[in-house]
Amino acid sequence: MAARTNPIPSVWARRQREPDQPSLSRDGIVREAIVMLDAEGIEALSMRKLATRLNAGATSLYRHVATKDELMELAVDEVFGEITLPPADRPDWRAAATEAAQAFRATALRHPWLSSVLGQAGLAYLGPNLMSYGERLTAFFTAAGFPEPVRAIDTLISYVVGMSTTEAAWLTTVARSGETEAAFIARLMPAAQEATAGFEHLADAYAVAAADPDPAAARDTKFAYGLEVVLDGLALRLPR
Amino acid sequence: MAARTNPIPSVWARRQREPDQPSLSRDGIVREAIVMLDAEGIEALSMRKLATRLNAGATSLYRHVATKDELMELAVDEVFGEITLPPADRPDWRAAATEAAQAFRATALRHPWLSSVLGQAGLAYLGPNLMSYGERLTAFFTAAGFPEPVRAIDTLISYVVGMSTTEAAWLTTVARSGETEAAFIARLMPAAQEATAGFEHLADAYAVAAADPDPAAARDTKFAYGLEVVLDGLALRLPR
DNA sequence: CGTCGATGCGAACACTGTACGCATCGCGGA
DNA sequence: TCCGCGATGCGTACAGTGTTCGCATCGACG
Repeated sequence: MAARTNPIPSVWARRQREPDQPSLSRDGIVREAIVMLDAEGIEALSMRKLATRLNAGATSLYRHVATKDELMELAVDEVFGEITLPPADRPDWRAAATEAAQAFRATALRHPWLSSVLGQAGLAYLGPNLMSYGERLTAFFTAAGFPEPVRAIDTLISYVVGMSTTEAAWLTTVARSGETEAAFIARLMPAAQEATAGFEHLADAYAVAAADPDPAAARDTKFAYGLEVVLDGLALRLPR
Repeated sequence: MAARTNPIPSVWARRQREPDQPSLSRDGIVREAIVMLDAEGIEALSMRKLATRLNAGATSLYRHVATKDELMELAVDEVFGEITLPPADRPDWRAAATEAAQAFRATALRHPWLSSVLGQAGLAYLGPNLMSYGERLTAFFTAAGFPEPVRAIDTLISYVVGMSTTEAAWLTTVARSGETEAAFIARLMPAAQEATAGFEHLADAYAVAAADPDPAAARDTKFAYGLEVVLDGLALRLPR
C-alpha cells in the first residue's frame, strides 16, 4: 500500500487491492447476480457477464460458488429473506396469513426469475431463509389451533405459488415486449380472439379482461379473491 | 431398397425414402421431443440430439419449427391434450372439478418438464388444447351457478398448478438421484435435520414425513386435502 | 526470508441455438 | 421429354455457454 520507490516494472503490474471493491466474496457474487437477474432476466445471466460486472475473471467465481445451479439456490434463498412476516404474536391468524401470502407474492413479482427457478427446482432448497419462513407460518397456524397446520400451509402456499408464478411469467412476457401491460393486451387481442373462437365462455372472459383499464389492479383483486377462497376453506377446518 | 444392378455410384448416394420414417413433420418432431423430455428431462433436450433421433440433420428441424421455444410451446399444448375431462353434462360440479384437477396433476407428474416450462412461460400459450381445457372447466362452473366462474377456475388451477409443479420438481430431483423416493428421503434426512435445527415445528413435520413408508400415497392425500379446502371455499360462493 | 494455502485468471473443451447458402427432391406446365 | 420452381434437407459456421485445468500471484505465518 505504501508508495514503493522501486522502479522495477513489475511494481506497476502488481495488483493493487481496490478498497471499494473488496475483492470477490460469496455474498457479493450472489447480490450482484440478483441485481442482474432483476434487471435483465434469467436468460441474460451468464457466469462471464456476472464476472465482468464484478471486475473479475470469468472462472474466478468458481472459487466461491461450486456451480451456477448452486449460485441460483443461494439467490433464491437470499430473496426469500426479503419476505417480511408479521410478528409471531399476532392474534388474528387470518390477517397474518393474508399478510404472509401477499408478502410472498410481492417478492415473486419483484423478482420474476424466481418462478423459473421454482419451476425447475421446487421448494426443496433447505435454505435458512426459506426454513424460517415456513417455520413462522407454521407457528401461526399451530397457535390458531389448526389440527393439521402443515397441511394447511401446504395448501396456502400452493395457491400462492401457483398464482404468483403464473403472474410473474406473464409480467416477464409483457416486459420483454417493451410495452405497457395495457398496450400489450391490446396488441394480443386479435390473436386471443382467434384462439378463443368457438369457446364462448373464454371469449367473453378474454373480452372482459381486455376492456379493463387497470390490469395491475385487476391482478391484485384476482389474487385477493382466490386467497379469500383458500382461507375460507381453511377456516372450516378449525375446531368449533 | 431393391437391389439395383446399376453400378453408377450416385445411385447409392441417392437418398431413398424410408417408409417407416416418413420424413420430417411438425407433429413427428413434437412427439419425439415429448418422448425425449419424458425420458431424459428438460436439460437433456437439444436440437441436435432430437434431430439425430429422427435420423435428420440438426438444422432440418427449423423447416418445421421456428425456434426451440416454439417447439416447447407445441409440446406443452400437446400434453395438455392428454388431459381428459368428464363429460360436460355431469351434474355434480364438485365431482367434475375434482376429476379435472386430478387429471391435470396426473399429466403434470407424467411430464415433469412441464413445470419448468410453465415457470418460464406461464399459461399464456393460447394453444387449442389449453383453450379447450379452460373452456370446459368454465362451462362446469357456469352451469353450477357460480356468479364469477372465471375467478373460481383461476383460483382452482392456481392451487393445482402450484402443488403439481412443486411435486413435479421434487420428483425430478428424486429421479436424478436414481434412488427410490423413500431411499432418497432417508439419505436427505441428516441434511434436513441440520437445516431445521432451531425450527421446532418444521423439524417435527420433516421427521413425520420421513417416517412415512409410502411417500407417493402421502403426496396423493396431501393434494386431495388442499383440493377439498379450495372446493369448500368455492362452495361458499355459490348462491343459496 | 521462505514457504504455504488461498485466491484470481487465461486458455481450452465440449456443447448449445440458430443463420446462411447450397444440394436435392417431386411436381406442374411447355 | 425437359424445364423450372418451391419445398425440404443439411453441412458449415458463429457467437455464446458452463466448467476444468494449470499456472501466477497474493497475504500471512514460521
